[in-house]
Amino acid sequence: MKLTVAEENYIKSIYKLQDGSTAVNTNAIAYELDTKPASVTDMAKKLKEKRLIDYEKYQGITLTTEGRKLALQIVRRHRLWECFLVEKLSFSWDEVHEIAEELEHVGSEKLVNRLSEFLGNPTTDPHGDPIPDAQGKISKSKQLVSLDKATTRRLEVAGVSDQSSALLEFLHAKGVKLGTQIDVIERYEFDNSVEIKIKNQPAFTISEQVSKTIMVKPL
Amino acid sequence: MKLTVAEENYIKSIYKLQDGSTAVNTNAIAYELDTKPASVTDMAKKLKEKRLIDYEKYQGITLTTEGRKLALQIVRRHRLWECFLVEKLSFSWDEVHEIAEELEHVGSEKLVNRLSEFLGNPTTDPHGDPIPDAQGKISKSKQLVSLDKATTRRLEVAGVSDQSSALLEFLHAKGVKLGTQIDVIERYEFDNSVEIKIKNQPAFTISEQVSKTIMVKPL
DNA sequence: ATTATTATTTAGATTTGTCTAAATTATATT
DNA sequence: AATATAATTTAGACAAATCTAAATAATAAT
Ligand SMILES: [Mn+2]
Ligand SMILES: [Mn+2]
Ligand SMILES: [Mn+2]
Ligand SMILES: [Mn+2]
Repeated sequence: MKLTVAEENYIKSIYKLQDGSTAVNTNAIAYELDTKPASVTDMAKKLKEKRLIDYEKYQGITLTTEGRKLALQIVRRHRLWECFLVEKLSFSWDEVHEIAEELEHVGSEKLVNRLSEFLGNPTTDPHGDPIPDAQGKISKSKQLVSLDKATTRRLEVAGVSDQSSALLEFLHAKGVKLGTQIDVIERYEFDNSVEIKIKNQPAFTISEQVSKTIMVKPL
Repeated sequence: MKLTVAEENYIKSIYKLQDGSTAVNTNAIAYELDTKPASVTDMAKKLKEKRLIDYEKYQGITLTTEGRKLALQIVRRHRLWECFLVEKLSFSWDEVHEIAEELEHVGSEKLVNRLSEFLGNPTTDPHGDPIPDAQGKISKSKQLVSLDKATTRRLEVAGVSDQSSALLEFLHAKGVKLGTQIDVIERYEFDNSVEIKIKNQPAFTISEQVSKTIMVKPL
């Protein structure tokens, strides 16, 4: 099955957001792809028609087996190109994502496999994320880190280690929940507090205690 | 100026067909891009609007200085990727064109220049065609070969060394003219005749004498 | 149980790139 | 010069991917 660039980007985003087996919601995909929810609904109908996702109105989206297979191929291409850019063309790891976002859509299987071979069949990309093999087999993604130890600027909230309702309430009020993407604006050494920002919201600062409880993964 | 993939393909085709300074005609572009003349006219209006081509109804198309500059960038990317595929990924020279046709549209300047460096700044691609440098400077294209000495399967007619009207008439009747693309089907050793084919026409055989007069360039 | 808020979908429109069929212009032939 | 043929353009349509604004459904708050 040959997909358009737009379809591939959707499939990849759904794969990314569908951690474990939760159904992915429309708004999350729209945010991830920097588009509008209405566009996501439109595309959902097409991808369902092509049997790449399961989708019922208002019920969220999950990849079918076929969709997941394709997603893994795209992820494989993306991460292999990232390796190439860093290892062979001396790019730094923060420059490669955008470029790989385009290169991943060049579909030749032979190209991808030759590239992998050329790179010595790497198993992780420059960001530590695992690279699926030619059969789509992928090792479990890297373990989570607490926000206070994270080293990247853009992060995704993947869990909270302290389940106290007071903390959760605070986070909820601030708009922080599972899957929320945050940008680290600044880290203050004097008290190890961290200033963070969520898209379309004002930046705010959280204490070291809080930052220790937020489990994140780099994006 | 950021171009779409379609626009880039048109610009590149016009560059390719516009050898020297002849205006390129609609049908030639349509043939080259495997599309319809009506689509070429539509695109011509857009490219004129963007000041990448000079175009007046029924008068053919030529690149502007700006258009030529962009064409050379695309050609540069295409040929560098072909080098990469052959030299680094062990592709054979007849497999690389299609893939490079996609890779050429990844626009990052930094990527192209790093790639060139990585390859040792090559000056010709696997087909012997010159690679423009980062400033768009390109060495004159390789000299033409007569059809009987050509080594590639797909060729473009670039001239005729014998201008006798009888020969030209014959060629004209067969549909062979400047810019015609031909495929070599077979070469017969017993009399050095060559069976060739033009798109959408039945294959036919030409004698050694004729094949010596047809000047071609590999595609 | 209402009401307010948020998430999602629908309806209708736009842009890009393409097509077919018909009309027009240019070129070649008689 | 008239006519036939070839090249090109126009008119009208379509699919893909997107958007805005309005309608609807689900969820949360009172
Ligand atoms: Mn992409
Ligand atoms: Mn990565
Ligand atoms: Mn191309
Ligand atoms: Mn080439």
